[in-house]
Amino acid sequence: MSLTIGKLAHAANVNIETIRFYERKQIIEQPAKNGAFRTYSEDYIKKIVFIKRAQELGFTLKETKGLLDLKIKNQAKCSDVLDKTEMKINEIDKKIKDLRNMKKSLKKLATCCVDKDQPLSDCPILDCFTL
Amino acid sequence: MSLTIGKLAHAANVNIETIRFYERKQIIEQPAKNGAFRTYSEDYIKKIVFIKRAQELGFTLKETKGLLDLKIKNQAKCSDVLDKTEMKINEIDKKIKDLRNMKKSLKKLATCCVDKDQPLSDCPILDCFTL
DNA sequence: CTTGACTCCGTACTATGGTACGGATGTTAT
DNA sequence: ATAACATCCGTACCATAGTACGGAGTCAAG
Repeated sequence: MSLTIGKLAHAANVNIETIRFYERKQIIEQPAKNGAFRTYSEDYIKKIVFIKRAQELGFTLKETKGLLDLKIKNQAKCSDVLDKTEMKINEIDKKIKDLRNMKKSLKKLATCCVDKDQPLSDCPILDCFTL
Repeated sequence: MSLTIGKLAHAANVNIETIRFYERKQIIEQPAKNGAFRTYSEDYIKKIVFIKRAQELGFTLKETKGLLDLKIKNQAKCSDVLDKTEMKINEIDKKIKDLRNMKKSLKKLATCCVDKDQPLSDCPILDCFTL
């Protein structure tokens, strides 16, 4: 079963133009055409959803393309995959660590507020990240 | 002790134009001028560093401005700070959760690679996020 | 008192990640 | 067969977050 660009956009919850944009940028491959119209397999839904999800998590389109290419390039060696995934895992760990620090800082900021109705005089928010 | 824009940029490790940009966008206040030139107190170093740090952690300039304003608006109530920080903490928690899922998926992907020299046939990277 | 470094300002340009437009076709239901 | 809708393509536009440019003005040291 195949999809038009409109159905795909709807299924993946993105704008039609976004799909065209991804094709222009070669993030996804040009699909076959049925006459003048693009026809997508259902796999494309997964791809688009994957892209949006990866973006939410702080990956750029370029990086996301790199992740997708792991699958696409079947000639890739397993070691290539291991290298790329390990790099990404390290990036993710760093992001998690940074976010945890920020959370700690924000919590510390919140502790300045002993009395909810007290006017805020000098909660040291600017010092949060200078620890 | 006060700084010119050049010294500030150097101290905060950003481009001079970035500082001018932040002023245009009202992320930081226009400093007093000594004659024709901007003169910054050392506090501005902290502010710029804060902005860059917040950005690294996924806050937009607009959001960062919001955080800075908590400090600036001394008329704010503590409950305002608590609300804003709590919202941010929730966002951070969600991001951390998502990143952990992504990490798990990448690890799972890596386990496809049993033999490093084996050609990769169908490591199911696209399924990573459809769990 | 001039030279060189720094700063001023407005404007233009860059990259990323899209969104919108609009005239021309193509497809489908009545 | 004709209206209504979908898709085609190129191009223009948007926001975010800066960076670059260039002529004019300023300041400080020799």
